[in-house]
Amino acid sequence: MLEKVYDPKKFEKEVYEATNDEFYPGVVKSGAAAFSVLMPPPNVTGSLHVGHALTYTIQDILIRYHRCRGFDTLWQPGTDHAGIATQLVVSRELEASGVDVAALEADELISKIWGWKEKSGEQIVRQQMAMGCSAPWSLSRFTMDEHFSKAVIEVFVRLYKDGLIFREKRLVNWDTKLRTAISDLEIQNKEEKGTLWHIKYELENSDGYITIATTRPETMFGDTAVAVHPLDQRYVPMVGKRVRIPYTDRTVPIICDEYIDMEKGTGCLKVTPAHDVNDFAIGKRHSLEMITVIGMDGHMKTSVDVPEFLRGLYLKKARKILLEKLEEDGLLATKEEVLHTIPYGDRSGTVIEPLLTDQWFVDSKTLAGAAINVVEDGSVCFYPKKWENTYFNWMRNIEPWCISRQIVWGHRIPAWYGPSGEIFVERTEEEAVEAAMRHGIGKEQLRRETDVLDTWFSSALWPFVTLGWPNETEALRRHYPTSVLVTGFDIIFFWIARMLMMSLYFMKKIPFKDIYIHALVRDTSGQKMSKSKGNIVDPLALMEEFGADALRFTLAFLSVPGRDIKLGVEHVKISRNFITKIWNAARFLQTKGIEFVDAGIQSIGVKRKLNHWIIAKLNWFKREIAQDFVDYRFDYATRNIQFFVRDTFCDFFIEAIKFQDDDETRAVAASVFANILVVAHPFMPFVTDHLADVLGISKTLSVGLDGYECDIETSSEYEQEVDSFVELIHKIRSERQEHGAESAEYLELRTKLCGWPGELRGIAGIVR
RNA sequence: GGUCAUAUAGCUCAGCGGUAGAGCACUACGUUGACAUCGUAGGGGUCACAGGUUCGAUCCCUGUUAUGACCACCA
Repeated sequence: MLEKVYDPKKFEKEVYEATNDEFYPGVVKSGAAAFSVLMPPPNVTGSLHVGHALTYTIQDILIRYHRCRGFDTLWQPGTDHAGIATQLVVSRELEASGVDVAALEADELISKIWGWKEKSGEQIVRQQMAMGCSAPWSLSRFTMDEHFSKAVIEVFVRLYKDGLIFREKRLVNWDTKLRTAISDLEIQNKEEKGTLWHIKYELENSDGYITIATTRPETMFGDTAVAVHPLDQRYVPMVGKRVRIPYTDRTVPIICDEYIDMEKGTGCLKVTPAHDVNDFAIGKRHSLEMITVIGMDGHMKTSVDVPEFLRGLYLKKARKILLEKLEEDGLLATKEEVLHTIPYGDRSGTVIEPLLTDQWFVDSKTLAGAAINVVEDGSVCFYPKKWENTYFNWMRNIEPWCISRQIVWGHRIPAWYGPSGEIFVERTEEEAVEAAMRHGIGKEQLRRETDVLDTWFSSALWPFVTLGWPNETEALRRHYPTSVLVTGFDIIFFWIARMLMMSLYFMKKIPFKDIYIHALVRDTSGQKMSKSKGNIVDPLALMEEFGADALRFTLAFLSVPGRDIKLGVEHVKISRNFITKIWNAARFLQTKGIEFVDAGIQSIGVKRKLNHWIIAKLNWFKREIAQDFVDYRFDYATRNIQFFVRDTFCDFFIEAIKFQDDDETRAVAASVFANILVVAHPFMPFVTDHLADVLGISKTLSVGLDGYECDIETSSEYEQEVDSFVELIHKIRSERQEHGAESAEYLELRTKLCGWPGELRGIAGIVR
């Protein structure tokens, strides 16, 4: 017997344990079509947050839906080593416990991180299980496990030998706190108020001066020119002359360049090629010298280029002292307040310095071509489609991808350097030694690259490496390309674009057919959730209070394309109430003594109007749901489930059959309810499995249900008749409420009702 | 600066070229053989604003405003 109260805590765990061996590929009949989804690997640092809850809910709904319908499903799970993020988290933990991380050898730190990973890696999986994620966990991959690491090296070496990876001295985004380069995507630009200082540079061999404007005076010692616009009448006469950089003996030429905006600042730009992206470009055009005056640590360098009074100072301090001195010496013409954007590192939160360093790059431009084509020609589709714009926009203006990181946690770049800068990129050290020997370089002269790869370099390989590449595996044959990728728009560039590029290059086939982009989850007032704001909605707490099914149903319900999700406790409560409704409907069927026998209704035959009607409605409902899945409209699907269960099944059918007792109606009630459980199962797996089990319908709904088919032909005449009866009932109820049971209108309607068959007239509360 | 969204009931959101929809909240009634974590009925909207297309616009087009996101960037 079902318990009176729906209490998910009492059965969720048990249900999961009873079903989890059905989550593996190959549990279906042979010959089934494959349906596969890549689980975006959560960071090993991770604990489940509500964004995860959303993405995994949607993926699990898709997987369960297809598994129920007989597809051979694979939901490929795994975790990501998340280079910088993880190293940062572990370093902080170590420091908190008194370890001097800076003093650790790289190897020691790496082994500490591994230890930490082993410890915390399982936590997120346990939480995913609690949510009901039906993934084959023993097939889980980690981006740094042995197989994955080999594949990463294979990819790196091939791309290098194909000329698509190169090493170059370029201006990169340097994080002075983490002391590593980062990619353009790892930068957060923030608009801030700043000051534009006008500084006088004296002309050489003349009394005059030229005034430049800058927000970064401390970089002036790296200036190697002053540039003006070629048509700027104010300055053209000065072009070719030289000016002296204050506090140095250095003079630099005044040059002209079309890039200069005559309206901005003073119209004169100090050109600092080593510390500014645009200046770097100007420098290249004019073959200017590049002088680095800022060190990797975010302090002024101690080199001769920097005046003695500033050497080694922290940038902000150097700026302050320099400005004081300029003012004192009358070189500060004026200053104005401006709004400008400052780049910050997304992990460290520190100001990013463009610095000239040797780094490894992927030639994204070349790889992007194919990845643009497959979206253009519709081989790969975004849902909602508008994200294709975003994708094209970025892909068509793509810049080389800086993939080297000066940290320890990650895939070490398989490169070895000879004594004069020779580079050997090979799969193993032995091969590198051999290659070096051919150039007359001995093993002892070789030095291995210490940089590691950007985390996203390995994530980009997720679609094919998880399935066994570079080996030719059954998994690859069966499940590549995958069916759909589900993820948030925030990683379209980081991950989706790069998976497409890498997959197309190495597999020559798309990695996934559809890309479903879901919304961001915000708090009830529409604010982005963050720890510092304290507005985090904890999915674990919600599951604890209302059950995993309620949370899943809510997230699906709120997944309206193109709109962010505002999640509040209230919503989850409503879903829990709806699940209770299903629970109670089951209890009614049970108290009514309805038996669930998988005889189906075909053998009994359906004659009654009401039964034709409910079956017609059920089949309509199932078709709607099928379409909702084609369209990835989980919001529609949940609305349809609510509508059918509440308005059609409970409020009308159940009410009607309270006064009806015959084998046909009982069999129909059983079959329709069994169908409801199957349709609702992807959205609320725990309660549906539990109900199916207790009612004796099935031990588990994971792989679908036989014996309760309702695909019989129904009479549309009967359906319409009952529809009009439903309408009549509403009129009667309304009339009675509005004008009382004595009104002429009411009595007339009531008389009409008498013409209807008994099981319909019997609806409680209307007709005695 | 560029691009893309969004704007509908008090709240959260669906929707549609032709009478405006749901849930929550609200009001009234109700414990009749599952369900008060409920049922029945009801009130409540110039569909952001201004133009245009149309027989007809909340819907399509243009513009404006507000909000949000992303990309680029200014010395």
